[in-house]
Amino acid sequence: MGRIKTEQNISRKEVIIQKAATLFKEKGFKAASMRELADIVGVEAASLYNHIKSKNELLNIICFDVANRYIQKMDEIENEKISSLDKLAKLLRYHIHGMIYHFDEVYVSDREWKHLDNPYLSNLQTQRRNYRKRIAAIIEDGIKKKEIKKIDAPTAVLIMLHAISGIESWHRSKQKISGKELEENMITILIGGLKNK
Amino acid sequence: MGRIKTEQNISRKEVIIQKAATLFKEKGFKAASMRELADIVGVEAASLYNHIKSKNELLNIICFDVANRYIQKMDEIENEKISSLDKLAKLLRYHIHGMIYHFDEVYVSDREWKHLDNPYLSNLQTQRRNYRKRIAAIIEDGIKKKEIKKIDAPTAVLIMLHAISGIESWHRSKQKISGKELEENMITILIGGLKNK
DNA sequence: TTTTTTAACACTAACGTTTGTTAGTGTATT
DNA sequence: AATACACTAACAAACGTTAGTGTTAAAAAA
Repeated sequence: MGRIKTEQNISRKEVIIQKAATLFKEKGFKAASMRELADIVGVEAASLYNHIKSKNELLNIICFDVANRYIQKMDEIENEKISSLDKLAKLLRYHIHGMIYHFDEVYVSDREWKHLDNPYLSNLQTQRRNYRKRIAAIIEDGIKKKEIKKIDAPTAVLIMLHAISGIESWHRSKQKISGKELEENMITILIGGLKNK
Repeated sequence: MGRIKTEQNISRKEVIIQKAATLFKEKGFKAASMRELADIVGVEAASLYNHIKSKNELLNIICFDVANRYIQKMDEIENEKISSLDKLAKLLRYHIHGMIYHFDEVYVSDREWKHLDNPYLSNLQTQRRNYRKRIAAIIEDGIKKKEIKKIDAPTAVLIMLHAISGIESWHRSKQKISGKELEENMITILIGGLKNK
């Protein structure tokens, strides 16, 4: 077989990672084999190890790439001078975009992080916990300012984040509404469910 | 080792199934091994096969037990003479109860069905698709009667079901609010997000 | 430009584990 | 006496990964 084909500015390693994300999404991390991944990449299994250290490294990279993107966005949004409800809506839209346009990595990061090995596992768990707390803080701020209903903030976070991960079934569905419509419907229901009066 | 301990009205097979559900939930179906399950049950791996046909049979049973319970409840609710929004709320509460009190099986059924083998795989997929359609029908009825906002019904279904599966993180969280509180908060946000005006 | 050197990368073969599962045998319970 | 059930031993297949060798593209030297 020939070499792994690369386009400009995208390394062979990145090709592997991206195909791994797709495979892990479809089969699950444990059920996906390196030989299968190699097939998809167009190379023998052993050759993958010229580019990566292990199967688990692939999962590490996928998970932390995603996590870091969300943390960065959170940093941005927290400092904006807009209402809590607007911050929430902005965050929500960012998550929805992620689920629509970077589906494979986001899905894997969400569902397969259990199979990370330490110290990556506990690192990611901590990151995720902190991230959820920052969202909860925005919500609590909104409740204090009476923009948002009096509800349990952690519960609201849990609903938000998991509702978004439901876009998974949108991807699988036959008659899809457009991404834009999906986004607006989700905002309507979720922000509508939080808004005071 | 001795025999598998059973209590009244619960067969050895059912003991295995229930411990399998817990194990599959914690490790994922593929990552969980029969030797591990045997350890938990308190028996050698080979002995499990006096009670079950295969590892996959365990998954089949878990998934279809759950699916059938929900379908049965749907049959009940559809025929009640109450508003669409009330039907939805009732269904929601049933799902929330399931996630709180039968967590292991429900979680496994939700996340590990990918690893079913045919014909069970396609059977379950069809069942799930139909189930979602029946929920969507209730929502569309509610929209027609102006009880519910004008939104895309399948999207609302997707949000509802996935929001509920978020109870998973409630289980994992340190400072849990009570199950009752969780239920009421979820109803507030989700039904609130759907209600017209 | 042409040639030589080097580094990147793909190959085959095999390793040690772990996997689900079966066969066959013995031992308790009915 | 018969049935239910647990045991030991072993199987074939699949797994992630390594070692060692060849090959091709890129960098350096001519």
